[in-house]
This record gives sequence, C-alpha cells and structure tokens, in this order.
Amino acid sequence: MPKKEAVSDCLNCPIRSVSIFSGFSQQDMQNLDIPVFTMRFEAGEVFYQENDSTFAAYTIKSGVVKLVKELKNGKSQIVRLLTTGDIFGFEGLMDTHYHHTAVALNEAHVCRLKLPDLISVCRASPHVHEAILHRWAQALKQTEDLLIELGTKKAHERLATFVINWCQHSGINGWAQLPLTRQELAELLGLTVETVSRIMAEWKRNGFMEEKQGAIRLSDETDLTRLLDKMT
Amino acid sequence: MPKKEAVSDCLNCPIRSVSIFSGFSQQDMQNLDIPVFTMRFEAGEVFYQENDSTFAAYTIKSGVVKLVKELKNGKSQIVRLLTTGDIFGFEGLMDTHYHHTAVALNEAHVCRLKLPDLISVCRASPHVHEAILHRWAQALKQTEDLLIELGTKKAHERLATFVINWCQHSGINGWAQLPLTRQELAELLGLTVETVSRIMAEWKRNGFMEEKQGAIRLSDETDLTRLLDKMT
DNA sequence: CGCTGTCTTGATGTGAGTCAAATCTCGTGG
DNA sequence: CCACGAGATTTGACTCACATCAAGACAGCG
Repeated sequence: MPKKEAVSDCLNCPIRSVSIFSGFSQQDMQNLDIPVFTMRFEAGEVFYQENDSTFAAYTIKSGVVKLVKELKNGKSQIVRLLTTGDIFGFEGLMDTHYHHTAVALNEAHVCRLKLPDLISVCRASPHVHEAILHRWAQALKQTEDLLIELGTKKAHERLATFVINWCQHSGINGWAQLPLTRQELAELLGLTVETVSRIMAEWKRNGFMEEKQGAIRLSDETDLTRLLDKMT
Repeated sequence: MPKKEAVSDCLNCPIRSVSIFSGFSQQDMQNLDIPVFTMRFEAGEVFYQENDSTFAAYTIKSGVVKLVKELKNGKSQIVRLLTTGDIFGFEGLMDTHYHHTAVALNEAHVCRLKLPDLISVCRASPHVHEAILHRWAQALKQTEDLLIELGTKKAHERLATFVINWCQHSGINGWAQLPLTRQELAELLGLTVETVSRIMAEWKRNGFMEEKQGAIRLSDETDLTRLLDKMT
C-alpha cells in the first residue's frame, strides 16, 4: 500500500530547483495554494494502470519508476524510465486516461498533485505551462533515443549503451544501483531475459563489469565504450 | 530548390481548423500580424538538417515529410512521418538546434513561420501555447507506438501494422499513395530493404495487396488484419 | 536506348529467440 | 539460525527469422 506521508512542503522541497516550479519565487510558492502530498511507494507498487481514468500527476523525489505498456500477445514494453526530478501522469492534462502503467522499481518518494489543481496552476502560471512543455520535449527526446536503439542496434550494443548511461547518471564511485531485473532490461531493450542474462554474464566473466547485491560497476569502462564509439 | 510561393493567407487557410491556430476567431487571426510564407518543396528536398541552428518551424498543407536521424555507423532511422496538418521544427522553441533531418517524400506544400515570430505569438496566446503542447503529446504518442513496434514485433507484423494504418489514413477508395521507397520503409521499421521487399512481394503474390505506380491497395484487408489481431 | 537506381530473388550465415533444466538468491517461517 | 521454497539468473542445445552477400530484373529518365 502506498503511504500518504504528509502535506508536502513545496517551498523547501529539496528538488524544487529541478521541478516544474523551478522558475518560482518564494512569493510565487506561497501563493501556490493547492494541496500536494508526499507519498511513499514500495518496489513493485503501481501508481496507476494504463487506461485508468486520469486522476493525479506525480513528481519523483527519489526512486526509479517505469512506464510500461502491455500488449495483447503477452509481451510488455518499458517505454520510459524515470528518476529523481522526473514527472509522470501529466497526460492527464490533455487526456482522460493514462497512457501507460506506472510502477515503482524500488522504494520511491513522490509528490502527488491532483489534476484539477494542476490545471488551475497551469492556467495561472505561464512558468509552469512552459516547464511542462519542456518536460514533454524531454520525454520525446528520450523516447526517440530508445527508438533508435531498438531500430538500429544489436543486443550487445543496446545493452552497452544502457549500462554506460545508467552508470554515468547514478553512479557513486563507480557503483550504481540497478533496480531492474533482467526481465525488465529485456522489456526495455526489446530482447529476451536469456539474451540479457547471457550478455551480462559474459561481461562479468570478461571483467568488463562487476555486480554485487543489485548494484553494478564498469571495471574498465574503455572496453565497453570501445564497443560503442563505432556507433551512435 | 524550395520555392517561396507567397505570403500565406492564414485567415482562409484550408487547414486552419487543424492548425495550431484552430482556436482562433476571425478577429484573432486578423490581429495575428506576422509573416507566414507558403513554400513548395519537391520530393527529396531537405527542410533542415539535424544539428542545424533552428530558424523556422513548418506546418504541412499537403505532402509527406520524414524526420530522420543518421547514425555514425551509416544507418538511418526514420523517427516520424508527417502529413497534412502536422507541424515540425518546433523544437526550435526550446532548443538552438534541430533534432532531426526533415525531408519531403513527395511534393509538399508547407507554411513557414520564423521562430522569433512564433515565440511572440506563443507568448501572446495561450491558445497557441496549448495547441503546441497538444502536438507535442501527439508526437510522443506516435513515437511510443513505433517504439513498441520495434521492441515487440516481428518483421511481418511491423510491416502489416504500418501498411494497414497507412491505408486507413490516406486511402481513396482503397488506393493509397505510398511515397516511401522500400529502403525508407526499412529505415522506419528497423529492417533491411531485402526483408521489406520480400514480404511485400509475397503479399502481392498472395493477393493480399496490389501495387500500381507508387500506390498500394489492400485487396482483402481481413487476411492481413487477421495477422494483427493476435497482437497490439 | 543505355544508364542509374530501385526492386526482387536466391543462397548462405548468424544473432538472438525458444525450450528446458540447473543453479543461485533471498525472504519466510519453523 | 537454518532450511525451505519461490522467483531470478544462468547455461546449454536447438531453431529460425532476419541480415548479408551477390545477381538479375525492372523501371524511369536523360
């Protein structure tokens, strides 16, 4: 069960600078008189399902969230991965139903904004409107990048691109928490569990990569990188 | 050479109802005092290249335009196909460089709006701002759909989905102009020319499809459709 | 009418999917 | 604290869809 923790203190939010309220002054924030709730979701918990009626939008304070689409044939495709500062559920601004299923991959802290409130903020503030436009653009770019991976690259290359990016973004002295199962990596990259497993196992044997309790580290980044610079 | 035809008569534009000015009244349109040019591009002509400095945005009055990305390894991926009513080059609103190369696939008539003008219109009119947000959302959806095709489906299915959609949208009594070469179909669907050619040739032999001077027709849509309803 | 580029077709190779089973991990309850 | 069991991961053997390489066939156009 997701837990509603508290009314958010947006004014002092640690991620405000990257949020949709980033352009706001102290004053603006104080005028922002709508309820925002901080909530905690456990790994595996679902924010909403594809085709549910839209109801609220979310900002991630910490944690990783996947947006998935399930197909009639039983397969799933992860469409986007979201982390701190990212927003989701904003299709509710223009559509009556969610476009994806949103699931927490690890413990996640998010702020929830009910849509009617969001809409009124949007109307009132060009800042927010603009910020949201930016987020859409960003999402599109991200999706296009993944599209290109799937359309033009082989299994090794897709996985290498992903792992390298992931380690760059969330790496602490080389080690990066990897909250995705092999299955999920497969669903993201358009592969099968077996293929993902085989490749990662191979890299670990090679010494390209280490893995320890859900975290990975690229031992010799150059090797894997060499795999990539032939491409892009 | 693209030909600048004339200053556009936006007020009486045949596609105004689907344009970003769709919410505008007669009055609004008359207040809209910025230069818009109608231009004609021939098949193969390039609107702009990826990484060019952004300069103008376009609305399609007629014709088909592809947005492509070229990779270091020589491959290309078509990221989106655009037709009447679609807009492109709008990343210029938030970025200094174009994200794709835009190419006309057949004779195309477009309206060109210089970015500084567009920005001022945007600021002045929430209508436009909102319309653009909608377009962005639409582009994202379209890209996600393609992503799913590439991530989860086999060659036959990808091609079938595409052809069926294409014929539904642009079909006149069954016949639909198909301004894409096999090569371009391949670049859109993450396949090779040979695979595309083989599959389409097979369908033509089977009687699933006919082809005549650059146009196609699904003879018995049910057969091809049956291929698909197992999926989605 | 020949040339260039597109499309088709065949022969062959291989990357990755499929099926199946062994092994590892980790949370749970005894 | 350990044993158990469910799920995740790895590995192997096999298959097959699609890429690759290599020619022809077929436009459309100067």
